[in-house]
Amino acid sequence: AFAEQTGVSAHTLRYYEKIGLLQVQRNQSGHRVFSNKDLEWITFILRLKDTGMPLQHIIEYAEFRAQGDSTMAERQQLLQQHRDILQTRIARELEHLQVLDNKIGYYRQLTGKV
Amino acid sequence: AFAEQTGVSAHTLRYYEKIGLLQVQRNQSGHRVFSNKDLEWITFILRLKDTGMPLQHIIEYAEFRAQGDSTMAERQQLLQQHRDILQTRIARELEHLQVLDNKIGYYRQLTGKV
DNA sequence: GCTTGACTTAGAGTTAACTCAAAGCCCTAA
DNA sequence: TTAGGGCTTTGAGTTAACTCTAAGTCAAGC
Repeated sequence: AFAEQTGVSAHTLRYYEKIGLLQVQRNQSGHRVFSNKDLEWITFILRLKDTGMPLQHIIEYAEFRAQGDSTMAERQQLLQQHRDILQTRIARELEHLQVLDNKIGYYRQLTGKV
Repeated sequence: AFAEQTGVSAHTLRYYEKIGLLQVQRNQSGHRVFSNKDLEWITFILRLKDTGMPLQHIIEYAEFRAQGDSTMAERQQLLQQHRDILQTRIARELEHLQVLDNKIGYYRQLTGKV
């Protein structure tokens, strides 16, 4: 699909559609036509993925999204939960960074290399 | 194995040994005996894993480690590279956190819920 | 001496997230 | 009008990281 502006392969986009992450319009010959909305949505999917959210959870969010405005509270709650998880992970990663830097500093002393 | 103090299942420890991540001593009847060194090493493996390092890379590090002090420069370099990757990821995650908070704030306005 | 339970192995099965293959349809340009 | 390229589908294959199964060994308690 032309919409690999997103950095996602055509294969993967079809896969995402198959598992219920996207619903894409078709033209008269059955080919997918990606809208700007789709672009934005895929971008957001990639963001969620990059924070470590499993596709299963993104699908849940996608289903609420497809149901329209009546599900905003649910979506808010899902995002809130994930936001908290992300914050926790960032804290943990900062700690890991610290430990790595200590260990590297220790190696640096022994090897004398930068 | 008794060493599930680490939060890793016996199955997983055996798997880690099989793929070359650990080398564990055996007693006369062939059972694994985990030392304090092993404990520390497994803890560090888990840390690397938690920063997203694939087992393949941890195995590389483990192999250098098993070769002794002559490989410290190599290990230092591996850690340094990974440290930089981690830092980059943390930066990206902080950005994601920001975007999520914006989006949640937007939902919050519309739903009126906390 | 016998049972119980924790260990051992090799190898098969599972899950997530792709990734590819095969067969076929459709538009365009020579 | 036919060759090419890009799309379509279904379903199979791949990779990472486990996770489990089956068959067997071994030490300790009754």
